[in-house]
Amino acid sequence: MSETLVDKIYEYIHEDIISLRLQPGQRLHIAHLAEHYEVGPGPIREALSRLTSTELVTTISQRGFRVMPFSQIDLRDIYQTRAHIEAIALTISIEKGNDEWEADIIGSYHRLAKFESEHPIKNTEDYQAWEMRHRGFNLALINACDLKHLLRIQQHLYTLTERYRRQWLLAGIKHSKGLHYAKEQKKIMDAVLARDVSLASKLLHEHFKNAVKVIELYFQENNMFN
Amino acid sequence: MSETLVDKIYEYIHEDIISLRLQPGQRLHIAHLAEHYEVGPGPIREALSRLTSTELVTTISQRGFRVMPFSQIDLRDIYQTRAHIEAIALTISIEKGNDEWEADIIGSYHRLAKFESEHPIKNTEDYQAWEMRHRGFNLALINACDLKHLLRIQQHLYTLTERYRRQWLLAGIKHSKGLHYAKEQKKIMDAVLARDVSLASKLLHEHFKNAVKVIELYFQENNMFN
DNA sequence: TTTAAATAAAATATATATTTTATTTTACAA
DNA sequence: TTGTAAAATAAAATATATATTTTATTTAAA
Repeated sequence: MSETLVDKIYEYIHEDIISLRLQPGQRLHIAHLAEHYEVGPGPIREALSRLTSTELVTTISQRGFRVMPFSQIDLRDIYQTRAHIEAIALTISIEKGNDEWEADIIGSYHRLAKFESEHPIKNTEDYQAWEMRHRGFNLALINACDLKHLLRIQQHLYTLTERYRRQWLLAGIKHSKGLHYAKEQKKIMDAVLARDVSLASKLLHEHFKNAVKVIELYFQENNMFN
Repeated sequence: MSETLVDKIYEYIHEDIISLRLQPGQRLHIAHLAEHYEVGPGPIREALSRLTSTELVTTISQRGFRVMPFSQIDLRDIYQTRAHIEAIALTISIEKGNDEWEADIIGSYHRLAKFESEHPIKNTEDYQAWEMRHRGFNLALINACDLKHLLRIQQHLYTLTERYRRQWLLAGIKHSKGLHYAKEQKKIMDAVLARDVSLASKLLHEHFKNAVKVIELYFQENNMFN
């Protein structure tokens, strides 16, 4: 019921990092943040310390904290790891999934696809709304996997890819003629619902490989890696 | 160079939990720990807060921290997840591994097997020494996997299984007539060095299934689950 | 220019105040 | 009595303000 101050600050900063309001690589001065969030330095420090174990924040002893910078190596590593882990989760999910699970997949796909076709992403709010549906569909696919640690790891990795995706999508608005993203998702969904493990797994890996390729290209062209 | 107080306290408490000096389920009073480690409450709180994200400590807002209790569900979940993740890491490692990697595997296996044959584990120090070699061999197998996030996740899960293994091994001393553990490891090593991915993977899964079985049995018989 | 000292800025730790939760005591009713 | 609820007290967690330590920056000397 009564959340702790540290918990709130943690959530605020987490959200600020994911949303890129706090820029990758940026220093996180405790005194500044304390003033900004109107709390003492203690809770700020503790929240940052916890964020460190999510890899959204780095720290060097006695030299303070900073937002984890963008990195080409991390981008590849995270997406590849995610591909492997999600393939397992998906395999288990397909084995165990029931009608309820199928319905959730179809429902969340619909939510995502309809949104994409009706709302070109023109600003942060649009992105936020899209991202919610994107995560929802992604989770629905693997949600029948009963290994809670595996799902937790997947969610963590998903979160780590979010900043890259957001940067790419929001900056790429000008070029893009709407997302054709859901087409790939549709294929994956169909394979999953047909309980075709190896096809679903293959499509998933391809999907991630494509994601890395386009994001990487954008980041390189715009010198976004540090 | 200059480690922070929080870092030291974090290491101390981590070590105390893994070694079972701090018992599963036990409450972690900040004032007591502060007195024990001779520091203020701040660093204690921050260290506990960080340990929370490793799942070695749980917390409820305004009600303090406690050592994560033993749980049958977790035991299974962690080992199963570990099996899947280690199978992937092993697959990649076998693909990428070079001579150096092979040598490390053989070396660390020798270190483990020799120790097991010469040192029956009779006390905590023996266990500590064995555990080091056990982790060393385990890591050597997958160390040619170049996905650093995957390895980090694996190390994390390995750490989560350590308390269960230690409790089981140390309490089981009376029954056991030395470890015949290394026999299973030998088979896995041979499959790995023969670059037989599917056999290695299969043996790994079996190995973990056996581990869960014996540990689970011991915990049930002795009512060690909470 | 380079090096050393002095100053400033920032991180980190502490002691203590505040808030929340747990326990005990007291009052009242069955 | 015996049980229940309210009040009082104690204990513990959490937050703050501030002191200390460490690192970064500037100034002065060689």
